[in-house]
Amino acid sequence: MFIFDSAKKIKREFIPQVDGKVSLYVCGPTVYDDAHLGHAKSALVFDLLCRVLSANGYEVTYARNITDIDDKIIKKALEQNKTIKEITDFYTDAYHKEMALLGIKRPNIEPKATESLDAMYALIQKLLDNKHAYKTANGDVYFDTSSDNEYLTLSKRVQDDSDKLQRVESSSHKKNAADFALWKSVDDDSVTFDSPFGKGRPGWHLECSAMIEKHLSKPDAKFAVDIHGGGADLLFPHHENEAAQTRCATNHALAAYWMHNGFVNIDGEKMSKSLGNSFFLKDALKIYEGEVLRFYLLSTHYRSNFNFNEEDLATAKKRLDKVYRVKKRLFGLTHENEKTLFQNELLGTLSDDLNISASLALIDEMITRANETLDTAGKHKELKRETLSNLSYIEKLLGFGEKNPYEYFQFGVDEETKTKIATLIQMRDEAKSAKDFAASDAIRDEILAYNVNLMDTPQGSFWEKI
RNA sequence: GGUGCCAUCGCCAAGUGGUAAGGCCGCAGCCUGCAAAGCUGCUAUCCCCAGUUCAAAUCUGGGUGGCACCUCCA
Repeated sequence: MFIFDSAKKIKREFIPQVDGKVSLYVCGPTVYDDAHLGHAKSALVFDLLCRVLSANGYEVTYARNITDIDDKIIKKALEQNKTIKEITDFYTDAYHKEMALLGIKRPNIEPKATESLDAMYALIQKLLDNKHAYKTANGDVYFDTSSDNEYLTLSKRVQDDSDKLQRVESSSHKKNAADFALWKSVDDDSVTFDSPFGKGRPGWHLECSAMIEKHLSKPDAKFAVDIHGGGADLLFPHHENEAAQTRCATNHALAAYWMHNGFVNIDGEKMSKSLGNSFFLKDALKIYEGEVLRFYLLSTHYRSNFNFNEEDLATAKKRLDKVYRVKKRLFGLTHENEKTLFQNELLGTLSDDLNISASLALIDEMITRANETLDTAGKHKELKRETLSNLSYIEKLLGFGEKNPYEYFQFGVDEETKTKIATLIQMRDEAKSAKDFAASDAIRDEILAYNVNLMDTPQGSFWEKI
């Protein structure tokens, strides 16, 4: 397996520290608002990575955190006159439900910041003990970036001493502008935690390092985790700071491989909280099947920026439709899973830094060959078995094609409409039997008015929602 | 201003030195009562200029045009 390591900026062979086992940590959401398409993209990318690692025989331990301590959460709780826990529970639950609709498997471990405070305190204490952190007069604890000679080696940045930064930070007690908070002293009626360093709240960067130490890290390993992932925006400062903390507090580096997924733009514009054009997943899921969104968001390589628009989504659906049409042609047949050349090739392209385009091309070609044979030699039992095996391999590895094909094609159609269409199809069948094509075509127009496609087959007439 | 990424057919999108995958759209045909679906065939020399090389979309330099990060963000 090959992975593009965004720290070294090259694609290199993936070799885990322990034979056959992989530890993966991904930065998860701060639960103060609904998940948007960017959260979905990130979760999808690492879901795919886990599936591909598993298919390669690795036993994967995957941790993704839930940040439930944050100023934005506190602000929202105050605005809505709710407790912190009410806010974080609500959005954590929503996140889980929406990700499940996209076919994303839950990580093995989902640590919460509120449950990881001890690990954070321990990390701060180590950094204070070995002089990589310092306390300020007002009780804050800062990481001393000047004490880490490898600082900025991850993001390959040059130290920014611009006037702008100096002005912004001039009010704090930091030694250097680049220093970041490990502990923020807060002594008022808002949410605080009693730490060995006084009342306050932890710095955001700290929790990931602490959770990794607590849940994934082996004391003697050279790297705390094999793979650390997240959105491209997290490379700096978040991951840079995480890496610095871990490097200075422990005897190992944070990650052997770093993976960063590209951004999701909406109709060519950056989606961001400050611009207020976030496309919430819950809204997208009202209009599109979760599986279609999964297919669409995964259809472009994970490192590329992704430009979301409805036309491309419709095109992606057509491509997924083809998977389900061939599944429909073979519906009801049983098979035993068998290894095929196609499956080897598919695993091969996905194992090359998750080359999804090459993988989808293989799938399209496999489907075309299957349809071709089914058209010309309908009783080809061996091909049917092989195709069914391939489809179930695709389900396992890529997470789409799992539904009943008839249900897939009728997403979002209510029962009343389904009954009406069924009645009309029956009427049309009768007209067709009587060779009254004028009448049957008139009925077809009625059916098509429900925004569906009608297709006659030897097994009868079927319809699909467009 | 600093740093980095990208530019491939109308659209989406692979391909990082050996002579352009795949999907959508379009056109023609097979199939069909007619359709739909499916199948077959057709459609690019890779932003521009210069260079390296037997050979470049792929490497180097310059240019043009997008974008991102440097502040919370997946």
